[in-house]
Amino acid sequence: MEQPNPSSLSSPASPTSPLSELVAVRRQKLQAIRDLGIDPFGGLFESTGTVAEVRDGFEEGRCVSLAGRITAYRDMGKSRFLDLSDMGGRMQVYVNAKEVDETSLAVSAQLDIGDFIGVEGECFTTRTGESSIKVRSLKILSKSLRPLPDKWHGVQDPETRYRQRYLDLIANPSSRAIFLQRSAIVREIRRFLDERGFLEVETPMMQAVPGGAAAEPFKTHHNALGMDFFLRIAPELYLKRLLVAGFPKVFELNRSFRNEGISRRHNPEFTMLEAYWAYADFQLMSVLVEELVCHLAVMLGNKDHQVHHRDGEGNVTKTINLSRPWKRASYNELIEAAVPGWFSFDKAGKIARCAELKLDISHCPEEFEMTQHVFEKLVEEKTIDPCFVTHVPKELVPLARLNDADPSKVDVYELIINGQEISPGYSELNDPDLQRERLEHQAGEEQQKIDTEFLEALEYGMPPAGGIGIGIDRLVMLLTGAESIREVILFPHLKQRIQSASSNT
RNA sequence: GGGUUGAUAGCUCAAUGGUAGAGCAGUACCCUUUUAAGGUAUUGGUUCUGGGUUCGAGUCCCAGUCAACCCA
Repeated sequence: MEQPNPSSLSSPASPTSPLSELVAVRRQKLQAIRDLGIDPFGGLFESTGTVAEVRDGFEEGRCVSLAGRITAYRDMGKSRFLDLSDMGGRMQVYVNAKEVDETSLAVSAQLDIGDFIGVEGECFTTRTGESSIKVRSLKILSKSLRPLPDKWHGVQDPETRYRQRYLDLIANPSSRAIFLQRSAIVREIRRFLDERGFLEVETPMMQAVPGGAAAEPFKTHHNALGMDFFLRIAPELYLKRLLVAGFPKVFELNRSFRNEGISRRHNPEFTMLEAYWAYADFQLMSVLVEELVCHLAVMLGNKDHQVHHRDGEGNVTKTINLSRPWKRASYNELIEAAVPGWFSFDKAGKIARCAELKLDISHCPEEFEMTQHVFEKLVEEKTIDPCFVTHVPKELVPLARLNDADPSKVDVYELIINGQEISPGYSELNDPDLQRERLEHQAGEEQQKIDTEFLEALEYGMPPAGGIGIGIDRLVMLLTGAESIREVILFPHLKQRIQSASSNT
């Protein structure tokens, strides 16, 4: 490890800045602890359990040990109350001058909010009825050298919350809750799929030809091979190779990367679930997704399948009803319902109707693009409860299997919830010649963008299959009520700030 | 890429163009069951950066940086 330069730890730009004074005071306490012959950055501490576990096993007089971070400090002279916190909660500990050993008492005089400590003592209930630990001995495990955010207001500034997520997680319980829920969701998806016989696999994130979606990739370079690679925009073409290999049910739940805009709903790296099921079709996949999402909602405590989104004050702003069965409707039918007579208009009529509806279609030269714009604005954005959109025009989804009865449509669904696309599902195309034709058409001039090794694999024979993709970030937004993707990604991408010489500012 | 809004103490926020304030945190003292502990006193500011207008700018104007939101 690189040794920190001591001069960079104070603030050379402004050695007398208020922050550096606060840091200096903490460093004095650090030294005072060292002067007691104690290492303020301790090692192993064996605790009875987490805060929640100690709380669960609370029994008057029981001896326990507990480690955590000090999040509040109430000094009453000869006795002190500390709040010890971890991810799962808060436990009050009581330090009485008469009841702790001398060293612990001396250390306890040098503590600050933010320090990690370990205590040993017995469970007792205070006069006000709070389960607490009466400390016999106390050990400092890590001295915090910088002041923590306001204990009551937490961190409000979104920039600080994203750049220094650790502060957000320390200070804001609502943020902690989102990431604990995200973790639970991901864990439960894996369990759910495992239970149904799906095999989790890992396929390349660095690909010579980025396929499986239409998106701008990130480029990188492998020195030893002397060749460029792309970060994957989707795992699809490798998962399909595994269908060729004979795995009947596979999934991958991991990161993909798209070199496109950043917004409330887009992060350049995002987490996606893709699952493929041999001999199934898009209808079967839609049932699987429906079961999965409902299962997750119930797991998170939405027993009535109602997911409530709330504002800052906790008032319900939106309720999403996930009760099954979910609505299924064809693309054309939904558009007809939104704009009656839409498909009876010719091109000029459609342009006129869009003008009346105040829809800007200047970027839509083709009729199907106008229709798609109407769909996005008047159907998708207004669909809150789940809806599987089926019988999508083939122009919009060039890689899917054509519908047997109506070859102008493809056998896919687009699942819309809360005004955004959550998951597409396909009956996968397994005709290698047709697939090649479609990819060549899609690539146009840029034939090098075609993954020919994938096409070769298809020629060995891929079973018919159903496939799905689910944007995990958006799914977490949906289930936790987060309004921005940055609220559900621990370290969202922001523009780099110019590094100042001082690490204290 | 375009538009709107914002950046003030470690944190959360105030401040008609006229002496930059409060709460929390910090520091000192009091207090042996407090819990957003309490009481008394107190430290702390390059008002994001750079220009400009003005007798005087946190405040008005211009440019830039970063962020949030909306649009493309």
